[in-house]
Amino acid sequence: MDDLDRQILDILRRDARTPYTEIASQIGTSEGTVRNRVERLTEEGVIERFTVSTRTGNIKAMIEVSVKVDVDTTEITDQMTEWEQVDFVWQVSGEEDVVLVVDAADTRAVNQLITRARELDEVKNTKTRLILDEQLGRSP
Amino acid sequence: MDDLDRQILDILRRDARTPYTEIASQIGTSEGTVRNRVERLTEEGVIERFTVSTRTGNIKAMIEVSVKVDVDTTEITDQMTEWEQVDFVWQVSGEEDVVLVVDAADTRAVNQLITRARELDEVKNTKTRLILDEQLGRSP
DNA sequence: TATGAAAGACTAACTAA
DNA sequence: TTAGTTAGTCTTTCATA
Repeated sequence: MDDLDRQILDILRRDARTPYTEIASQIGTSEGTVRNRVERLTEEGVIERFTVSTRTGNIKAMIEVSVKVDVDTTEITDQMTEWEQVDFVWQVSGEEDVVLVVDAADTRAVNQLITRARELDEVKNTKTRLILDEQLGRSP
Repeated sequence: MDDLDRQILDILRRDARTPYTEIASQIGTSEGTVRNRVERLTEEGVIERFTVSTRTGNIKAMIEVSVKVDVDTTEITDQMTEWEQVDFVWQVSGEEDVVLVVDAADTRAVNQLITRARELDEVKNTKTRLILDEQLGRSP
C-alpha cells in the first residue's frame, strides 16, 4: 500500500465509476497501472466490494442491541441481515453487542425494526440513535 | 420505487460493477430498462453514490464523541472528515453527538484518533467500540 | 425495444527497473 | 522477476430511431 494506492482508493470511494483512464490522468500514471492495482487491491481484500450507498427512505438510524449473556450473537445477527431496510449488522465490543445500521422509509419503519428486535427472546435491551447527518471521510 | 427497483438495488449493493445486461437477464428485463432505472434512482438520490468499501487496516471501530453544549457540531465534524482512516462521520441523536466510523491499521492508530478527538476543546468525552464483525444487510 | 457508434476495459506482448 | 506501458480487441454503455 503506497501513496498511489491511497490516491486510487480515495477517488474510487468518492466515485467507483471513475474510468481507469480518468484516474490515471488524475494521478499521473497509465490506465494499465490503475487497473492492475485495483485488481491487486481487490485480491488482497483492501477493496472489499464495489457497491452503491443508498437512501431508500428518509431516516437513517443506529439501533444498538444488548443480547443475553448465554446467547450466540451470530445466531441473532444472521437473522437480522435478512430484515428489510437494514444496511449493516455489526457485532461490537462495549455495553451493547450488536449495532444495526438502518435506512428506513419513516419513523414508523424504524419503530417496527426496534419492536422486532425487542421481540426476540435473546434480546435484553435496545437503544436507538437517529443519524442526522452523514459525511464521507478521507479514510486511507 | 417498485419491486424491479428493489431488485436492481439489491444486485448493485452486492456488486456495483455488474453489467446492465447481466442485471437485466437476472431480473428478466432489458438492458435499457435497467440503465434508465439506475439513472433515475441516481437522480432521485436513492442511489447516493457508487463507491468501494475498503478494509485498509485490521481494525474497524466506532468512536462516539460528546461535544459541549454551546458548540456548533458541524464545525467539529467538518474537521473530522479530513482525518485519515475515518470512513464516516455521523451526527447522531442520543447521549453522544458524533460517531466516527473508522478503518484503522491497528489499535495504536485507533488510539491516536481517540486522542486527537479528546484534544479538541469542544469535545467533552469519547467512548469507543470495536467492530468485531460486519455483515451486509438486505436493505431495500 | 432494437441497433450501431462511442467509451471503456481487457489481453497480451513488450520495456524498464 | 515484478511493475508499468501500450496497441489491438472485446465488452459495455449510450443515443437514436
